[in-house]
Amino acid sequence: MFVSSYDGWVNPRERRAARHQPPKPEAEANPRPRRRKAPITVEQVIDTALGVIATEGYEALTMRRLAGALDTGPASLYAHVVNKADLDELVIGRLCAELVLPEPDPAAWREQIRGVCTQIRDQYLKYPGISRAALAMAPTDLEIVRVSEGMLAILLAGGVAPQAAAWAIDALLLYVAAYCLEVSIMRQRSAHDDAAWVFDRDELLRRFTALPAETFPHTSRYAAELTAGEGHDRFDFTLNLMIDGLAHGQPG
Amino acid sequence: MFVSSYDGWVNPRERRAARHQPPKPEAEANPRPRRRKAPITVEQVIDTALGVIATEGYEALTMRRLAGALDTGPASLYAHVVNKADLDELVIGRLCAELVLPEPDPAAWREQIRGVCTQIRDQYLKYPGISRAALAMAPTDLEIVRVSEGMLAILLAGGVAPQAAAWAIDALLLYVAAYCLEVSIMRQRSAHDDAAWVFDRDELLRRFTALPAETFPHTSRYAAELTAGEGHDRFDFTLNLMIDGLAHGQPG
DNA sequence: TCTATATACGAACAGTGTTCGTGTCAAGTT
DNA sequence: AACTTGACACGAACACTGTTCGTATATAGA
Repeated sequence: MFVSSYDGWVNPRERRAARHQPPKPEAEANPRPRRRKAPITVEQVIDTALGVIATEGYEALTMRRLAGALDTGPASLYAHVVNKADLDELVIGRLCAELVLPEPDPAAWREQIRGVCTQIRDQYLKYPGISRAALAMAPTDLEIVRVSEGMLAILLAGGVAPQAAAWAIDALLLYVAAYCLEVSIMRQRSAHDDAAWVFDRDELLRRFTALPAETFPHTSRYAAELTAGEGHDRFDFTLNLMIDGLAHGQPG
Repeated sequence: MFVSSYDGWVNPRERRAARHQPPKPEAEANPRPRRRKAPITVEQVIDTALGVIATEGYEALTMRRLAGALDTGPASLYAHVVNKADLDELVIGRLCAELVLPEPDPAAWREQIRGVCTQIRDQYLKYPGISRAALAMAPTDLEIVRVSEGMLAILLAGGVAPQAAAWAIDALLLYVAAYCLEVSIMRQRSAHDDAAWVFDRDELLRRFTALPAETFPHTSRYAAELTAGEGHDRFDFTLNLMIDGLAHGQPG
């Protein structure tokens, strides 16, 4: 059986399957670096994809635009990537690979888990809209498992029960992705959308206070609270809510 | 100024703007029911859109398919709807309108808020994938404000501080939408996707236990916990986590 | 040198949201 | 009763999207 000379697999389907398998113990990588003058690499594809997302947002990451950024046509990408979904998977994997996971410290598990979530948030927001892709991701990509493993280690070290820890990781990752998706949508709208679809906080506050007090008493009364939250106050609040809930459930 | 004869606005843009304004006190509806034999109504559009989503999923809700279900062309829809985003807004509004909000009972606020979230979850899952649209929604649609008002009333009656209540509502709605999106994606994949992208729990468990214990010790050790959760156990867990956190923060 | 083969890529297909222009038909006015 | 009016319906088209097919190319091994 013939084996390609830059990485160990012939077509991108096999490459994708390999990414989800446990890593082979005998890892002999890149036997000979390149074959032609400028062959497009998967790494190159991921890099430019992340560049497109960082500058134009995830919605702008189309196969054609990505191919254009690589000075080629869209068909060329399919030699390196199975799918658009596969490309998303690769991009999220790269993003997860850049997260640094701390050595678990039982005394500081709250700060540590908060720190990991904050890292994920900042990474998601650095690439606006990418959390949409993260929400649709299968949890078997090795880099994602690595993050999950790191979070699990922190919570277990903190004395959280295994079942609670496992479910809490799921809840945290889900919330962080949803929060970042909302923030990205808001920012994108306020950036390049024409009026009537953009609502900044002042506009929202004005609308809530203008609601009829008979049918919406609490909304108009507490409009300030509903629209409050500088920066990531809402994010911090929710994380503390969940982490405190975890700590309270355990005698740790 | 001329006024159309079936509802009070000329074009769908004005209709959309009116939906986000506080309701006019003098509401005189449908002066004369219909003008032509079978004119398409906005209500009709929303109904068939929900039908399409319920049977084929949100991804199948395209303007052309919706137009086809109404026996017309896609251009005809734009007389009733500004946008695809506007259609999504209308659909979510209808969905929210069907939620029943309980009279706040200070003694039972936990069960009440849990009940509302469960209703939203079931409504989202009844229309698979629609939570994707809900995540991108502006919070000024009157039906959404109505739900938010109802949840706020429950939490305030339960003695939760206004700021905590406001942020908790946001967190809960965000989590419910994200959870339902994930569940919908999973179900859709296991329904009509070919292999290699579908992961049921057994497959997941097998993969997690097969991971090398040196690099993924906790994941392989607690694979059962990571993949556990019959029905909506994960959902219930997270809701309890947040609600308990709210209750603990307040001396109620 | 010659063949084998993985890669590159132009062209095309089916699908999407959206707009333009035109035709149609009921209501209000003369 | 004839006429204007203006909202609606709708065919056709545009600019996109992801994806595939077939072919050309240039290198690795014989």
